[in-house]
Amino acid sequence: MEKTLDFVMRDKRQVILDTALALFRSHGYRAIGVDRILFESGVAKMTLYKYFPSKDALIKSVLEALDKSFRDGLEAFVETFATPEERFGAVFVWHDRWFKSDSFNGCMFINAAAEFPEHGHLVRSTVARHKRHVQAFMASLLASRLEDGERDRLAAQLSLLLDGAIVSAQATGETDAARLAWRAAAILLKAAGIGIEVNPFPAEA
Amino acid sequence: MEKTLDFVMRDKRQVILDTALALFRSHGYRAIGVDRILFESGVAKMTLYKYFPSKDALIKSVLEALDKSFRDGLEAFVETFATPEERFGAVFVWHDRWFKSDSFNGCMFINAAAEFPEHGHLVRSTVARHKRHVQAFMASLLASRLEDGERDRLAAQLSLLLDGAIVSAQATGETDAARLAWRAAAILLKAAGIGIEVNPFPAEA
DNA sequence: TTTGGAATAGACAGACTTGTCTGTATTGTC
DNA sequence: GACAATACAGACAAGTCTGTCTATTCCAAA
Repeated sequence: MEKTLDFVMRDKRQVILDTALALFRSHGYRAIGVDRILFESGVAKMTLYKYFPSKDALIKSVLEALDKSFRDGLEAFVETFATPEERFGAVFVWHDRWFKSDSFNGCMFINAAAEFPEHGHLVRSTVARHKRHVQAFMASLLASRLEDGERDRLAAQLSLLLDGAIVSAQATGETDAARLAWRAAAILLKAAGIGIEVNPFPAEA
Repeated sequence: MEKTLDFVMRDKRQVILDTALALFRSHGYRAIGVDRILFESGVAKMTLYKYFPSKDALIKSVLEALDKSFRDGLEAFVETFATPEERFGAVFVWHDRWFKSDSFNGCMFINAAAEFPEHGHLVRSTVARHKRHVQAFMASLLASRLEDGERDRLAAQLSLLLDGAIVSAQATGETDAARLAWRAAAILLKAAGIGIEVNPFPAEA
């Protein structure tokens, strides 16, 4: 009977991470106390503090796990498209679906930067690393089509559009932010010599 | 002796607002308690609760005042430039200086949206209104140069770039985010038929 | 069946939170 | 000088927070 009930057997550590992420997403980091996380996850306090030395460390671990699943999800979706042209659009379509999902509440990394402004705070390095990762992924989609400097600049600009779209969707509830960002992205790509004919948003006028 | 000592005489309400803004900016909204605001501003608790019925209401008032001063500052700076071409660039230069100022800690409205995710929270309407105001200002710079629909879309896209730059500067400390956004903005403007020859960032390569 | 590790519940410390309350002091105006 | 408005200090309630502690229970392997 080693693994009969996967749900029960699932690592306590993982249960804590999942529960904490859901609560932090719905209410913010500071608004949620560890007691609430414990209650929702059905775990004892000492268990939490065994795996995570402090609440800040828990938040950092939550963000590290999220960074991985976010990128895995995005990259897996993008790789279902064959051509480079489709893949650019896929990034924005993926964001569009994210914005329209029920649990969407902005970017947890941007939110963390907002809640923990202190420069040396534990979570800040994780936040910065995530943004670098996403930008590097954008650059990888442009790989070998542009000279290095221009490629990195364009990747950074596309990331600017994505982050702006996230913020717009979060702050004003503008659910079409991803589509708007895509239109701008297509113009930037074309100006860099990468013309896109396909429209990744089928219902668009 | 009506107005001899303007500093002392200054409206208690205004002192509270100024102090609260500075503290919220440095540490976040939830991280700062009213006691800290009272201590720093040298005001009694009952005075604060006389002017503001709750901490949430205080935060909302802080944001309303900031919305006004933010837009007044931006618009005043932009209006020191004569030509429409220069004015577009001025928006991004203004943001560049903001990002490089010591007290920069991201956009207080985005931060508020991050800290108060509840849809119906008091501050959310103020946050959304601010973003609409800025976007409307961008649209006003495009006025009569484009057909209405295209103008609003371009204004929204330029706002996306600005918000993305704010987030980038905040989350990763990328101090050149405004310049990067401007380069992208110039391409979008050109594609819309508004060519810009002048370079608002003089030191740029 | 015994043993050891892991998780449990729950109390606890000490500090902090928002908001209310009382009573006193200062202030400008009549 | 008397009056009303304003702000003051500081106690207080009732609840929250993080993190530590003890003592008990479960479970699986030897």
